[in-house]
Amino acid sequence: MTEVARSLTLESIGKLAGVSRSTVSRVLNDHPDVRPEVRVRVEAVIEKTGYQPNQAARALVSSRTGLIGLVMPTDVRELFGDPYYSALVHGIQEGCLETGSTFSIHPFYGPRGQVAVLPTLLARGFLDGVIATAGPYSEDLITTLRDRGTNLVVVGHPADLDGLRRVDVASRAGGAVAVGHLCGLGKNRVGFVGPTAEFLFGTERLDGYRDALRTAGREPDDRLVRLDQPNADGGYRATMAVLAERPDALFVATDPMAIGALRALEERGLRVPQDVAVVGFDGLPTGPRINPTLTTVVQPVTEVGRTAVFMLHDDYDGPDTVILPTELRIGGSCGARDTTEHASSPTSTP
Amino acid sequence: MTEVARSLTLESIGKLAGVSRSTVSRVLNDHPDVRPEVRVRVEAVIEKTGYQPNQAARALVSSRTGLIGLVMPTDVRELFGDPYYSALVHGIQEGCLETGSTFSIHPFYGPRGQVAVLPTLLARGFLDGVIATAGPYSEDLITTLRDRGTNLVVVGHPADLDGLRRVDVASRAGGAVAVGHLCGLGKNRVGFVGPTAEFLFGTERLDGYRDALRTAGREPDDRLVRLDQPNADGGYRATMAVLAERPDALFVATDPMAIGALRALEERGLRVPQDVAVVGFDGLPTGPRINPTLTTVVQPVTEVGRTAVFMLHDDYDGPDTVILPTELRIGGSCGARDTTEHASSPTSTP
DNA sequence: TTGAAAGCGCTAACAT
DNA sequence: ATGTTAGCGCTTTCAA
Repeated sequence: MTEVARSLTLESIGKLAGVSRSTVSRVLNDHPDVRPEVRVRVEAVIEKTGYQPNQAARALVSSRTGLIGLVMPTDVRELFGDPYYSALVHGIQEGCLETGSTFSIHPFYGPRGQVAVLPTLLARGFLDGVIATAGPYSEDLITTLRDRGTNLVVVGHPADLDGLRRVDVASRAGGAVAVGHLCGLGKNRVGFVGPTAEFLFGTERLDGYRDALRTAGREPDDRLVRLDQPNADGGYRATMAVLAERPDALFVATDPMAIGALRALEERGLRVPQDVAVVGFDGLPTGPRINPTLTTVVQPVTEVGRTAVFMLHDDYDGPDTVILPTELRIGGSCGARDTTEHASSPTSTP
Repeated sequence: MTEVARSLTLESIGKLAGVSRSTVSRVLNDHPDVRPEVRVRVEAVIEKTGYQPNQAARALVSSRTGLIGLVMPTDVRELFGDPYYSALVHGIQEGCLETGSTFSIHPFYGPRGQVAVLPTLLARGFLDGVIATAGPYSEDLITTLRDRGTNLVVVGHPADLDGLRRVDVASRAGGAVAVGHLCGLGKNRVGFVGPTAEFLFGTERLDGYRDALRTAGREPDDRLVRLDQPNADGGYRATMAVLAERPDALFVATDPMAIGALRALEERGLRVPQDVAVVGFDGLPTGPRINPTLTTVVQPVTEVGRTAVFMLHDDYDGPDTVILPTELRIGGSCGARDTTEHASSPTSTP
């Protein structure tokens, strides 16, 4: 059908259709002021020739490329293995689909990585905007971009850097709901297991933990708080440590850590939820199914991604800071359910 | 230091430096014909103002954007979970770093997804080239792109679609090496466990299996061949089925399937490698460490990604088809080692 | 060594 | 409703 559109331009299409380049441009951009029969004729030529407008020329005159840059403070391999980024990028892709944009990925690793990505992100007429995710060394990058006037949305950065649009989830409120839930189940000694302070998202969850205790009329006790790496091993270690304080429940600030916590409890012969109830935080895939299923605070990561794309758009006129709500998902690990889950081995289906 | 480069142009920089826009352009593009003192002066102004050339304008006149599109026949979530894509994109990122390009990702899902990505990929003046990975429904897309004159490199597509540049790994040769290795260890009944025929990469590995048997002077016997889904469950099922034929070794065409195979053998009380030796194929991360470690054919996926980027470049003048070699990595599952691996529990480090 | 001028392909204001 | 014209910011002859 269509031939190769080697070097077709508006002008040549116009010539073929017997109109000027402006008319072709109008057809392309759905301007109302085109006679229907002319429109049909022009569209026929476009179809037949397989003409595609030149995006560089469009971008030059309209200052818009339809490209959104994603800056991620991680190595690609890490990026692709991480369920958080997976969900986030999935949401960004959905947002792009809805707004007709595309996205480029700019992973950078460590302080030196910034130097490599910065020129591209700063270049005029290349990106319509940048979505920056918080992480190691990303704060410098973020402020640099902001100071250079980049159209920017920051994701997952708890602090209010001023003059910056950002999306995040209500971590503190989510933490409070989790712990409030445990208190409501009659737990008296709720421990906190979470990431060390350099992982910014952990601090808010800890604040929520304290909020809920105070709301329940109990004074937070830091002996029941243990911080470690935000992975299963860290959760295991922190849990082992906090068990000395004899908690009857744990709020574990990330699901991977919660996996480690469950392992620790099992090794110590403590039953979940009867001896120690557990609530996690994330709601993202954590690999193999576990038993009991984890009660956790689900954060709408995909929605965060979508929202970030919308906030980048010119015609966005919502608030500069968007905080999306979390939701408590009840599993078997908190004891709110009557029945205990039956283990089903999902892998052995011969 | 630098101020916001709101609407600086070559012209305005030239004015500030007391030269014409052409001279500024020459400085920017490292043209030799600029007096050193002038160059210094211009560079000072650029530095001070934080001027960034407009990429859209550059792209318009040079027909080059520095953007490479990655078309992947998968949903984002799947894409991000898959170690193959992780390694591939990692390589592409390295290639981009070396050539000064950036990449955009265009995931498409199912036959309808093509419609969504095609206009972007076909648009003139947007992408310098496209890297297309083989997968479900990608063949149509690939031929369409080729027919429309897109600068294209195909990855992981075994068939020779003509007029197409492609990179792939030597799967057939790799399969032959794996099976040759097993034969060399004195195995007489080597079975094949692999993906069903719609997974194109499996067929070549099966061909390699047959090649090696013939080289060893044995006639391939299809009763020793079992195909299933290319994941652990599929490997488990296919292995259970093939055990009826009493193999003394298995070549399992993907590592995830090999994980399933090991599980099946364990359940049947067969020792690896003493009763049944196992060789896999992939060499990519497969999650939790297994015991014995898997002997496998390692494919250089990252290198495939890098190569694809280079092949897209204008000044590439190598062959249209690049086949990268695989390498047999000896682990404990084939019996070539004297010592058996000791199990070390990498997760319990309290 | 430098500047002036043309033009990449498009959009949009203006004229008709 | 349609054509003409003027740029968008850059690279690249061509003159000087």
